Amino acid sequence: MSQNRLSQEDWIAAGFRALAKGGSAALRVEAIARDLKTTKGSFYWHFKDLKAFKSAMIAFWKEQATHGIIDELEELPKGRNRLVALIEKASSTPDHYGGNGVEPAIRDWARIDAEVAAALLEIDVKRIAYLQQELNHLGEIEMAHARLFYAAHLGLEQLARTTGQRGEVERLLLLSLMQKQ
Amino acid sequence: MSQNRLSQEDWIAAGFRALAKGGSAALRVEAIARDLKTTKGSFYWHFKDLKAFKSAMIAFWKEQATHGIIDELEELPKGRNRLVALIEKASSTPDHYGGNGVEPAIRDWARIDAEVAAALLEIDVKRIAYLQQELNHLGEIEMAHARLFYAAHLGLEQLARTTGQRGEVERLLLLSLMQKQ
DNA sequence: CAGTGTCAATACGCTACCGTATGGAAATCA
DNA sequence: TGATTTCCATACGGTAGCGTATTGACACTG
Repeated sequence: MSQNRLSQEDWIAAGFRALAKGGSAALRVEAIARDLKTTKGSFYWHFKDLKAFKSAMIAFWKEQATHGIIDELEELPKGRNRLVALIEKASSTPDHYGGNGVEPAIRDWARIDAEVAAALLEIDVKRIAYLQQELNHLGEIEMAHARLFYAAHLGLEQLARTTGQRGEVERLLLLSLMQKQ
Repeated sequence: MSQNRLSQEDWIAAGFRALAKGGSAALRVEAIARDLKTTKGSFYWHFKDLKAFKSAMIAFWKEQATHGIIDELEELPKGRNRLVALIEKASSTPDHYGGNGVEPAIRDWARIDAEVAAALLEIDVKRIAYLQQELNHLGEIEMAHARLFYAAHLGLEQLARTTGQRGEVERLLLLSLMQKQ
């Protein structure tokens, strides 16, 4: 990432850092170039234009957000622990790819950009399906449980940003509520 | 709103429409002026500069988001129905003030702008306190229940934007889970 | 060492925006 | 009606960004 010659992935990582910090409006060629201590001459060598760069970012994230998270969980035994582990994983992104601020920023971005919206939908559906399958194993069969669980996770992430509460208590509370029944 | 002479509120309403559609980056003087079919001459008559305009928007929203919603509910009898009504109200904003896209857009905006973040924190805390009081009346006393309920609401709003599901089933499911216990 | 391919710096024209300054229209008041 | 206040249009200088074109640095190859 900090050699003399840059790769596409160096630019993409810098893109996510910018996105996490300043939202989709911060995805500007020259601003990111300054962050990388280079010029846009490099950018336009690696990418056709800003649009292509954004598409590359989305593709990268889609890969990261599915294979990156779910695959790791498959190694754990099915059951409650796997759900707890999912909670951890789903809200952590490597810092040099923008850290935990990336996902919310992508959700914001999706409101504005149709391509991002499509990618996000794909990911959400995948994750909910996965959750549903896990909860099913716990004895729940309603699809609504999976969506509720996922929604609560998303909402707690948001609240964490304003109120500063991480929301662990609430996540476990929900899990227990869903099992009691 | 569409007379010949514009008021501060006309500009603010147009600001929210722009915010809902294009995020905080869409809060540009000349762009909004075009939407209002006028010029920035008018804008700089009503507001000192863009910063003052944004502050006015935030102040307006803070008023709207507390007195506007909670006060109306006070007219209903305490209990479950009031919570269900809250669910309805909390996610609806007049269209000509940007519609239901406004709140998510403000949450996005808060990630970037400290003044917005402070306002949002204030609102979130107020709402959660209100919820806690209502749930308490239903027999629940844990603060975590209120936060969980609110977080689920926020998350379902987000999911509604990607998957298109309104999330009514999930909201009622959560409510019933919290009562069963 | 000459030649080629890879990557980056610089300069350019273009567009969009901010905030100011100034003149003018339209309403209001004397 | 004449004067004043309220509100908007227009022109301007300054800044920042996009994408292109051109040149230059550096490595690798033969």
